[in-house]
Amino acid sequence: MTDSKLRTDPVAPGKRDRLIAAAAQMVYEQGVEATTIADIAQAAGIPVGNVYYYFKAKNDIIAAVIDSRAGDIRDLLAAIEACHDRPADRVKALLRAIGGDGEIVARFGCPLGTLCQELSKHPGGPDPSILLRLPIDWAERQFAAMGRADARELAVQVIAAYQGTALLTSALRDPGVMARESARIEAWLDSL
Amino acid sequence: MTDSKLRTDPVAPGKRDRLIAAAAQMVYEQGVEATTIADIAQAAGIPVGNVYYYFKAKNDIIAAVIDSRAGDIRDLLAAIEACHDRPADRVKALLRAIGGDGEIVARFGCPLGTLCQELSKHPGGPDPSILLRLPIDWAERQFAAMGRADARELAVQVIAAYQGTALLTSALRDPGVMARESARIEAWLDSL
DNA sequence: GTCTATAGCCAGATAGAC
DNA sequence: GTCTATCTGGCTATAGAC
Repeated sequence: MTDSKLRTDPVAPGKRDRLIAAAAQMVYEQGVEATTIADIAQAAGIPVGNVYYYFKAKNDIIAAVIDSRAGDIRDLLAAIEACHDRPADRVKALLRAIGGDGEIVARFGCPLGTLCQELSKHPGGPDPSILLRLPIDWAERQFAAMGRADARELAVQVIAAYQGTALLTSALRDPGVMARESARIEAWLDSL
Repeated sequence: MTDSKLRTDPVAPGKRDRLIAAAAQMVYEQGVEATTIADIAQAAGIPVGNVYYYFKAKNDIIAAVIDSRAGDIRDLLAAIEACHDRPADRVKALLRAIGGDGEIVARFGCPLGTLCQELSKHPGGPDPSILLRLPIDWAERQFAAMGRADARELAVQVIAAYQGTALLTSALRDPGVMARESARIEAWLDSL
């Protein structure tokens, strides 16, 4: 998507971004299918018809949401690398950042995992897999930096453990699941 | 739901069951929201309007699908207990039964996990959490039979690992993820 | 019980005034 | 660029003939 700093047209500052932010939140809370253009427009404080000035179709909004979340992930990973030196600490920081609030996860699941899962049932639509590839690839690099030959498998394992935990947490509506599993995964990371 | 063996009205043999089976398959492949009554009726070979003779509303069909899948799970767990004596073998058999075909999981995810996740974003609708509670509770009993004091946590851990793996497998469209993680989880079960 | 026809609603998307 | 009004289509659900 167009970087807002490099966008050529100077007008409508922030309106497009407000639409994307509103869409991201509604999609997270309700899912893609259940979220209507009217929902998004209302949440962004913009008339319904005007949405189509910024996006040709609903799928284009979803694609913009994916790009926006991918940018957030990249920023997060960069910030973690700047704050932590030890690879194990970095992976722990990632898990805390995305699974930190168990109450929220219990209500809506993981923002990345739930989006990927819903969209994966609709081939032909926008591809959200980057949202999981980014953290997996990054975790792989951290494990490689620890000298692990099985870095890829460890990366898949830790992200899968988190995604599965988030799914159980929301399905069972029990933040305690996330709390207990997070503690276990962190202990496991320290033991590597 | 009414047990078909005990149902009082003798007519329409199998039609209701065919609707439920068709709905279960369509919901698995497309998700709940994207599946229409017309889809289900067509797949079952029944006229659209007639669906409402068997189910008052769409949510009632979804509830019947959940009940049907819960019955399947109970049957599966009972069959596993009859075939295997060692608790570790039983848990391994469960994982193989629900995650056996990586190609299918890569396309549609886990039938239980994806349904739970989608419905968990819509409180007020039918509650699918039984579909995850059944295998978790059963796995807990297996680990308890192995003498593990942390049986509950192990049960959550193993189901979460499977669910997370299924999610990554479908999001990345890579059956290899399921194959490799299954092997790792089975080895871990053997090491307990 | 079974099926056809259709009502009623609401979504995504468009036209065009300002 | 912004917004109002509206079109079109598809979905859930119902009415009522057979």
